[in-house]
Amino acid sequence: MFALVDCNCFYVSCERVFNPSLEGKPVVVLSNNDGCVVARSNEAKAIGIPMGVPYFKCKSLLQGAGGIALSSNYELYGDLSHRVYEVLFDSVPDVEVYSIDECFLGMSGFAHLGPDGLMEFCSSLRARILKLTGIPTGIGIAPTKVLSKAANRVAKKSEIGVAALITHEIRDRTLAKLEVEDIWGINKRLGARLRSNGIVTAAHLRDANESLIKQIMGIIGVRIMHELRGLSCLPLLAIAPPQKNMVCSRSFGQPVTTLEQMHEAIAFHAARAAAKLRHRGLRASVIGAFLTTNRFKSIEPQYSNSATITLPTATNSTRHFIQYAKLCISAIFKDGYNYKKCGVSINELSSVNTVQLDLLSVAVNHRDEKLMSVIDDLNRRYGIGTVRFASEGIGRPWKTRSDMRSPRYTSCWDELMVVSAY
DNA sequence: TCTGGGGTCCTAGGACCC
DNA sequence: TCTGGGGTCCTAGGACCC
Repeated sequence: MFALVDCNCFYVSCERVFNPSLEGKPVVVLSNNDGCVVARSNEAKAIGIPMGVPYFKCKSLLQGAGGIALSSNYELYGDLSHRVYEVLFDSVPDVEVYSIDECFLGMSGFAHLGPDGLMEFCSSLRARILKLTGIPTGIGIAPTKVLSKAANRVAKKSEIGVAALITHEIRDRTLAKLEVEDIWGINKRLGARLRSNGIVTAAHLRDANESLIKQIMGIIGVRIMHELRGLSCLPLLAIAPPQKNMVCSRSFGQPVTTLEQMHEAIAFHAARAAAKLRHRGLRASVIGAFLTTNRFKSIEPQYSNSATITLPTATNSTRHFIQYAKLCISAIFKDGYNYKKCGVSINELSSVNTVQLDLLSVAVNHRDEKLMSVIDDLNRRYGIGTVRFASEGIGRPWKTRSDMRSPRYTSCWDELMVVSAY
């Protein structure tokens, strides 16, 4: 038995925790560079703002309704997310962190409670999360992950915020009403293909012919089908599998045209990637860089490319990352284009505890390791970017836009909330 | 004017081996 | 004229998720 805990319009809820004046209003949170809508309050959904829409396309609609747009504040969201996780870790033994705003809970140990008891348990869990973090959630309970996702949709629409798809009657009734695109793992494109084969609802998919589904969707579709039947195929991953790849990239606030600025930007991403790897206790032995023009400006000449280098030894040193990322980007940079974005990709990740040296490789540079840990300490204590490499640039005209960001209330000393008492 | 970032898994096809 | 069979590994691209 699984329970899926999903935070309601998470980024908006985080903003509301510290700014209650946002309650009851249409609020959206924008992606990096203030580009697209990535979270919407219910009020924003109600006035017809779609998920993922470019902000400039819905700005007047939102403002006309007295709504508010905010730049994303990932430091704040990340911190509140961890607070929600903590409540869950504290409440149930098996938790899989699925995303910044979702966790699967293993409920097998609670099966003796029965459907009503499970509902009651999850109701109080929900109340506890709200009380301790300020974040509202919905919880769906079911015998498989795919069904618990469906249960969560029901929960979000219900008054009590909890729903269970345990008994066959309720499951049948719910799946008959659930559109095929609303199943976890099936988006519009796949949905259209299923529809053209007469599969319109979740119940249709559950009862479909297995070889037909295999043909349309491959093995993934077959798994979803079994999960809809109540046969669990996707286990709870309480221990996160090791990360395999990492990407650090950003769109530019304004187009980049020179190699010099491209070098700065790529050094910035390389430094971020190295710091993230160190924080996660990882090293990488393949590093790559990519760049691309703005694909939405079809009148401009388009170009995108990438290059990778295999390193002699796995590393997480910022110095090495910057050096190799610049080599990669130099190899693919071409004059005469307006670049929109660049980034660094890191592959072949391994734990710092299991690095193997081959006969020809240079021994691990301990001085470099010490330098990195000093830099990390300073940046942790005084804020990200306090100490950085000169090659990351000073003026940074290419920097991502973030004009409407709220303060980092919980993670930055200078931005703590000020409370006055009289 | 203005269109995100970070992941995973699966599959088909090519390279290569015996 | 006639041109095997079976296996692994790697990679790029597609597809999906939040």
